[in-house]
Amino acid sequence: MHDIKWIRNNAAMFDQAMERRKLSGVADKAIELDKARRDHVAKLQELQTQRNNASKAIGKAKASGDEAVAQAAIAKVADIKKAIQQGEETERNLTETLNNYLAQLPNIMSDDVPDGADEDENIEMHKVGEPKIFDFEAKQHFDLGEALGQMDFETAAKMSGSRFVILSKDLARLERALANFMLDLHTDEYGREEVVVPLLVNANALEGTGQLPKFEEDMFKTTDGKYLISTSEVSLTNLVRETVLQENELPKRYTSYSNCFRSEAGSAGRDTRGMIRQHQFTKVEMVSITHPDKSEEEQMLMLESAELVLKRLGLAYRVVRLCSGDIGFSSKRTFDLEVWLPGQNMYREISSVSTCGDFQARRMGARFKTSAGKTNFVHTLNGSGLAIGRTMVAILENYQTKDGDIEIPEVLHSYMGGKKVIKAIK
RNA sequence: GGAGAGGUGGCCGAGUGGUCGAAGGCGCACGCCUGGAAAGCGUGUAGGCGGUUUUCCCGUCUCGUGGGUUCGAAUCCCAUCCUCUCCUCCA
Repeated sequence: MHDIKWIRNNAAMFDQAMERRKLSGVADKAIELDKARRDHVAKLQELQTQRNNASKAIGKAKASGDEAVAQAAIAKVADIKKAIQQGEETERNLTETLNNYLAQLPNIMSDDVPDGADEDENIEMHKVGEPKIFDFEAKQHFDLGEALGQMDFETAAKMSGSRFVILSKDLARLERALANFMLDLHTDEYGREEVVVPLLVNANALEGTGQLPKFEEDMFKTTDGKYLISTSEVSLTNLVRETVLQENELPKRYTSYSNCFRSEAGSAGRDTRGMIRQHQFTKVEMVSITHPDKSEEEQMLMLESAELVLKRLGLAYRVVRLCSGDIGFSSKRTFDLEVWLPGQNMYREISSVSTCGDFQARRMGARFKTSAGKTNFVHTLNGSGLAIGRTMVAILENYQTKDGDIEIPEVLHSYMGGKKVIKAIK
């Protein structure tokens, strides 16, 4: 949520920023709504002043037993009452209109976000590792998983429909191994606090992080008005909702392993096969709450952690800087990690590391108190570290053998009970 | 799910229609006292919005949240959220 005061004072700059998001005339519109509201509030307050003064006089008159004076005064202010009631309702409407307008405006992007229409214009920062070359034709993960008899889309479809999967045996354990491996890395080596979060949240929480009001169709909603989280970024970031932290409590670094639920409303037909795009998946998420001066370096630290997961797993990947056309609603700047998938013969997104500046903090009322005693909004960051399903896809495709075995990356051996390879069925 | 109780400032807690944004206490800040500290004494101590263009002042709103009644609401009414107790159910 943007600060209307700031928009008022920096209209041109704000418009420029929104232009990059393909929105025009935003500042004028916001200022117009704000002006209408403020003009109205000024009038309303004038009426309230009259009423308050009159009421005080009535109180005094009654206290001194001067009933006649009191009655006269009451008669005099009676008609102000109606005007105030109407005025209050109008104020509510004007405020709501302004807030609704502001709530659907995306964050201002950082200057270093490149212009671009879509993901094709993202900028590659660096590559790590070489895409694996096989002396046989690399299979896609779903062929490998189904051949192992440990990845079952058909049975899942019977009970849940499309975009669900059932993992069993070694692949089920691999899910757990990956989660543990990632959580251990983030907690033990980076000091992030592990959290188990609610998967069902109310609309306020989602408005705080920016999934609402614009992207309701992406969410699953329960009959009692709650929503399944699309990422535990929502729950983790909302940990500091409506709080005032002490400056020395910053940064707060959280990590969580959770299920995520997405309706994938806009992606019918995309990635219909396999585990790449599911209605339900798991993810280890990182969220940081920082001092405004520290969010830049925090994003680099978060990126480093996510990269380290891929490095330890021996997976080739590249880091891209998202362009203006691909960056998310709440983000100021996003780096995506794309892992190499031999079966698909391309890089696919496996993590996204974003800084939101104070955008989410404003929406949530997440603040901190400076040593000088001032309260100020914190900065929030989030990043996947990593999406488990897609990591499994990457392992299957990168560690497949000609016979259809899956070698298990060394760092996972201990998490897999010493198992080093998942053998194909002969 | 049923019955009841309750949500007041950083914290505790008083306040059932009239100068209540709110007694008192704790905490905190400053000052006095002290060799220094504690104790004691004194003073001060919420936030949002708008105006003023400011280290001052004015208005307004805020006693879980949202409505309503009233000239006037922390106080009355309705709705809603949350917390606690008992019962029921349950992993």
